[in-house]
Amino acid sequence: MNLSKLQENLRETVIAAAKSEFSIELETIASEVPPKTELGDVAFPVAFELARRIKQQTGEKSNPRMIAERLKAALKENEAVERVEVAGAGYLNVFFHRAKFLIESQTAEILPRLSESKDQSAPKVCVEHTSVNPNKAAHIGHVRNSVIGDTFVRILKATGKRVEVQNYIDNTGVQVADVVVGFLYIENKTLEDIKNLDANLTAEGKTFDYYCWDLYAKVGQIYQKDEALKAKRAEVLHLVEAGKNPTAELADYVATRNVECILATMERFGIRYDLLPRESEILHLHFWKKAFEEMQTREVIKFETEGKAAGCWVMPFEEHSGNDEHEADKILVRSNGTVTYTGKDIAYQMWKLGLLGLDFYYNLFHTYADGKEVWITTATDLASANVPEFGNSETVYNVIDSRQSYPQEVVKKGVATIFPEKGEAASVHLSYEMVALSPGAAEELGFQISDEDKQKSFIEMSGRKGLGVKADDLLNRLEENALAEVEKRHADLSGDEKRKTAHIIAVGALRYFLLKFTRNTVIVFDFKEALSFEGETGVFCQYSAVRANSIFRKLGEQDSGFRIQDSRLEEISAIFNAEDGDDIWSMVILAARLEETIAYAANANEPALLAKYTFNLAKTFNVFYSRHKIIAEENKAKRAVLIAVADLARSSLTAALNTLGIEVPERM
RNA sequence: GCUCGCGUAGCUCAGUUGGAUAGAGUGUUCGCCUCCGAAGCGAAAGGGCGCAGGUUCAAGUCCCGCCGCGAGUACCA
Repeated sequence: MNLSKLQENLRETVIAAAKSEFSIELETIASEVPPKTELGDVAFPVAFELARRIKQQTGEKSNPRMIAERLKAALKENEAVERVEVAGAGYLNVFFHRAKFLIESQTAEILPRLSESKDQSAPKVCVEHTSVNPNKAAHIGHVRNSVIGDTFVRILKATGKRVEVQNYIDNTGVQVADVVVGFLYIENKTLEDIKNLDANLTAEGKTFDYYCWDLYAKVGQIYQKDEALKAKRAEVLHLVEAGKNPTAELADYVATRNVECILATMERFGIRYDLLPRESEILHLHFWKKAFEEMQTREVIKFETEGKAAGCWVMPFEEHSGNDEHEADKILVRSNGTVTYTGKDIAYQMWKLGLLGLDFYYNLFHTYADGKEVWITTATDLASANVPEFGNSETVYNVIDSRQSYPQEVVKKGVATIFPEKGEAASVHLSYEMVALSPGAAEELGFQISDEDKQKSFIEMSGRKGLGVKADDLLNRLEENALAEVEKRHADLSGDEKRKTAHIIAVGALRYFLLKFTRNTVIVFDFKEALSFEGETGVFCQYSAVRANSIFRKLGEQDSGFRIQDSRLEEISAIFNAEDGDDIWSMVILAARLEETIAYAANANEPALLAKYTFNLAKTFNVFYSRHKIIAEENKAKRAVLIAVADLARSSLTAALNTLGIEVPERM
């Protein structure tokens, strides 16, 4: 039996005991992890609640400790429980039978399976993340989005869900149009010129997205003094949206190439997708029209004839009661008849939830090295073979920057208004704060910082200004640093092995760095901190797993024959009851909490919870490792116990790291 | 103005539907590799959780009011 189940059983026992002893029906009760191992493995502060209820019902005051005493007996009946104590003001502290628990951990699967559910009846959810405008290279802020999204996907899969990963491609927006303006009117390039440029860049080992990064910033600068060029933007945007013209073809090339570059960048971080839905198809397949009709039929949208939104179709929201009369009403169709981004987003969200009644066509976009496929939407039926089923998700998670919480609120409320039967809970905005630069970091990147900005604690990154830490640059720097360390420590490894190890370390460092902050914390990027391999880092966690593995490598070379199952229960219990028994046990129980931690992180929509747990697990293992000489232990039973514990710890640590998208190298 | 988020050790951050002596990392000082990997371990110093009230057996966590910082509040995306 795994720990989650055991705790669930104990909670039920307490509820039943409360009923039989005090005739009080509790629906749910809290259980918590005691602050110290000596205080037990699970604690119920239930006596306080019961005391309150008894007072309510009878008016009599009762002592929580006395109440707790009367609940003890029921818990003791569980054979996994060794003893129960009443402590403090009335805590009910439960101690598990340590020896039994450890032996069982050897045979039963107490850690969660990490593979995605293949069961087609398992609930399917959709996670949209990354969604970088395909007009430039990805920067560290985009990586935060992708790493949070990807980790959340892994967490959901570990809880048994089927997950579809979408990366929305806004290939017809102003940002792509801006770069197209740059190519057409600053550089005077044709599509052929751009293709040649692209080929030359590739030959020089450079990438198209980096070129666009600079061009985009240049366009932004020129816009400020050249009105004529700015006027071109609207013209280009219109052509791009309309499609089927040379400008649109050029834009498609630019966007598609950037998508390829961004996918390659994300692949370095271990981040992959199932589907790339594009805005062009949402336009050309008239998703909006269908959504609009639905809204009219259901009368959740109205045409304004007066006021500042005259001539627009708006969706009214009464919740926000601002000073302005209709401040909260959201315009979905402009007075010139075009649809706003939020309008398109509502249609897209409806499709994700299987509520639109229309579908895309699909084409294979890319196949990863191991055969996994990424699909892209198309406007016409290309009769592609073996198209998987997309959309139609029970719940949709959108990983989007918190600055967009207002439009996301509109999308959520909008869909719920149109389909009250589906409700708001089906749309989750997984918001996160931005990654900003410290003034020092911005200067290190070679940017002139205004005096005003120097006073600020952080500076927002800006693609338009070309101000940001590019994802590939940072990862390259991390790989270089890691490689230098690997060279120092393992000169005997081959060049390939060294580079592979350095890569795993670099990815571990960066993913952990982005995950250790909770979502609503602004990360003020600092090179020193991000490049660190010491302290609370992914590298620390990897290192501890590598050391654990090296114990077993050594053991493999020896005859390790003696296993814990061969010892008698009393022998093992004696070890846990000895002076250092508590600290051996604390390693066991912490390693066993992986499953509940994953469930907790999934419920709270917070990957950082798993990151923190993983660090604690690694820290605890390091302490365990330094206190106990495992291989050299002379007492056979104790040695077997230490080995079993180390084995459990490394399995749990490895599984936790994998769920964070962090690999464990062979050596490091 | 309104809405949302945040204010916890020198610095950067955790803190599970309110719970047992407020925790990490980093920085500072000191100690630990003839013994499973020192990207490690141990120790010391360091805050009473922005301010002021309230609810509760119990408040960093909930409520009210202030103060400070940030974001949003487009017929941009």
